[in-house]
Amino acid sequence: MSRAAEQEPAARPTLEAVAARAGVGRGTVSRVVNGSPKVSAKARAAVEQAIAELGYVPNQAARSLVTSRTDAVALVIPESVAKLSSEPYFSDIITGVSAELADSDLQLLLVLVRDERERERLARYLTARRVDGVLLVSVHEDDPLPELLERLELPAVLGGRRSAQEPLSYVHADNAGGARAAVRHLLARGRTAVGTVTGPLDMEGAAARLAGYRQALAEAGVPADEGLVAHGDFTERGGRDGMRELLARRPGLDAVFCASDLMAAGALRALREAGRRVPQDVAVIGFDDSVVARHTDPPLTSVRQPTEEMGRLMVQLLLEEIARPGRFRRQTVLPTELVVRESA
Amino acid sequence: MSRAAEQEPAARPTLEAVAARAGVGRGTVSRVVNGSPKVSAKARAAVEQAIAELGYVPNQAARSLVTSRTDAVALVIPESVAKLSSEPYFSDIITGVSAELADSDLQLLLVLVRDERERERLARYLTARRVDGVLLVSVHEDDPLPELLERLELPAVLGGRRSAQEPLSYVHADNAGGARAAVRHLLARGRTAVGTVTGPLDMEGAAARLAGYRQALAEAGVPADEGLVAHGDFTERGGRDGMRELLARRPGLDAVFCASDLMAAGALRALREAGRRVPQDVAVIGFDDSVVARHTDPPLTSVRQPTEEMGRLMVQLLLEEIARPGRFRRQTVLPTELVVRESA
DNA sequence: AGGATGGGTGGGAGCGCTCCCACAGCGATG
DNA sequence: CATCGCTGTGGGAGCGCTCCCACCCATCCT
Repeated sequence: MSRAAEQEPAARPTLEAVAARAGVGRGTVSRVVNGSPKVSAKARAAVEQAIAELGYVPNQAARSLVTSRTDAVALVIPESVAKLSSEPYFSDIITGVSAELADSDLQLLLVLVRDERERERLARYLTARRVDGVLLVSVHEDDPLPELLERLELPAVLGGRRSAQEPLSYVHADNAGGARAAVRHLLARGRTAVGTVTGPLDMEGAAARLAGYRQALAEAGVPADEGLVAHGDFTERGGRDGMRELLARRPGLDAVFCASDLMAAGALRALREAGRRVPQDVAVIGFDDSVVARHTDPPLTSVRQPTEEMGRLMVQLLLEEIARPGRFRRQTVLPTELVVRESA
Repeated sequence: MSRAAEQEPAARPTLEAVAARAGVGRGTVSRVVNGSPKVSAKARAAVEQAIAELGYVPNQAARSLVTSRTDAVALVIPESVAKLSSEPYFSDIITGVSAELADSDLQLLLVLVRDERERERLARYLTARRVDGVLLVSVHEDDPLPELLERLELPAVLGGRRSAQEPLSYVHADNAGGARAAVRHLLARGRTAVGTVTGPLDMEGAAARLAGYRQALAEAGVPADEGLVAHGDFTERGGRDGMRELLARRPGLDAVFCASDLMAAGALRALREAGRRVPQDVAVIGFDDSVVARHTDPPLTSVRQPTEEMGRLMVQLLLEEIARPGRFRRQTVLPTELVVRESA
């Protein structure tokens, strides 16, 4: 078998080849490719033509090796709690992130973290600085990843925050405000025994929604009743279990605020099983205004958070931080809004 | 400002540093890192200790430069038709792909392609061979991407195929069989005027579902009636419009098979608007058995396809193809299954 | 006229790794 | 005892790029 027989896949042209063809030096080609202004019009034209003729595409690995940039960012989604497909929130974040990234020249690495092993793999990956920055959503209070990011001084933006003192950059929704608006709406419609199914309280967002719920009741002079608070985990099953618990403890309740649409869907199921009509007997409000909200029976009144925009904004903050690694962080709150449908 | 003042972020140790510390040559360290068997136990131990002490992590860019592997694969999702968040199919594919990839050492690049511009960007990216392989879902007949992949001889696996003669590797579900089972089920329950809302027929999967529908009717000796066929696009809106069309043309229809759950949800809406009860007046069956199916009113009978497993399988095929680029392709069909709920 | 300025340019050095070749050491063989 | 493998091993070469310095040649000022 002769050497020539194994047809080589026409080795890609290098920057050097372009330089030769354009009759300039490597430096000049590099300048053109990277958009430096210090190139004469003539040289630029020659180089651009040579690039077109040769079909030159820069070798990213070689570039990376010397610049130690990777032109990639990671979007990290802990899948510990919810599956990607049942959580439209994640999909919307992805959509926003991807859209915003499309205008930059960065690639999106999607990293789903399911367990400890995968977290360690990610840790190694980040330590190797194989990305220029990290977007991290669905953070829990005791999540070790944010600390790692701080330690590595890797540009990072969180979706949601660990606490009100979060030192890293983050984007989050006005969870407390949204919850307050939801509960106010219920009270304004004459509901008097308003329960709630919370999310996992080690997530600041879930805690804030509970706080908003309490705030609205307090403002209205309704005495606090811990029997009206059940703890869920953002899943549908959690919502159903929470609702059952609530019904068992306070059979007379006439409204419930669920900290996510998925839990609200579960609550709806529990209510149906218990023979309660929605909204006549019990009004229900969810949170997220996800695609789920439009398909439940009845369609769900829900607190809308601009998830896709949060994704976009996260990218913008991250790009800023990558551009100037001076450790100044930005923290942004996006407004929420009550979308009234039939369930309340 | 002195040079020392700008604290350097403790430059990462190189392979050379590890070699020095372990008292061996670069080659030996490289062998250990890459798991070559040709290393004495003694040398291996010394190297491993040095790696641990120094916290050495290989520089991927340098490795890439010489091996011209990237250790990354791209999952390409054309978002032209459906939004990621309203299409649980995509999320499930992502989940499966990510899970299967976690065991390899490959990274997942997620590329959503929204428009022509983004497709060209992707084309450049692929031309630059910045990934070792590509997973492509939701392919249309005239999609230019598969051809590009062939031309570049880039390992690739499709989710779904362009046609029955698809030359590339692919994984797809038994769409025709699933549709047939659905329609048989309807006929067996005594339905006589069974309509369908199709997906975009330039996708083989959608066409196969229509074919399955026709086949089941033919088998049962029901004369074909093109008035019972409406064309949708897999979206909820498309389902609603298609259903309206069907009702206008054939008011007497008593069942409808929709080529996706999302369209079935839209059909449900149209039926409700038209005052038809489901399933009493009109039975409805969807396709995908996605999360949507469980939340509609009534819950949707649907053809389940093992989406997550399809994602996993796509990765397995891709890894094979990357391992031995000998152009032998594999094409796999996964079974579908009717999941009966309340809508039919 | 001569010197100073500065935009534009070429090319050496080097990023951290793998590949591969040459060669050392050692037991088995004729 | 010379010869022949083997297995391990060290290290040169080179992947394709950016960075940076030295240098060239107009242009401008004095």
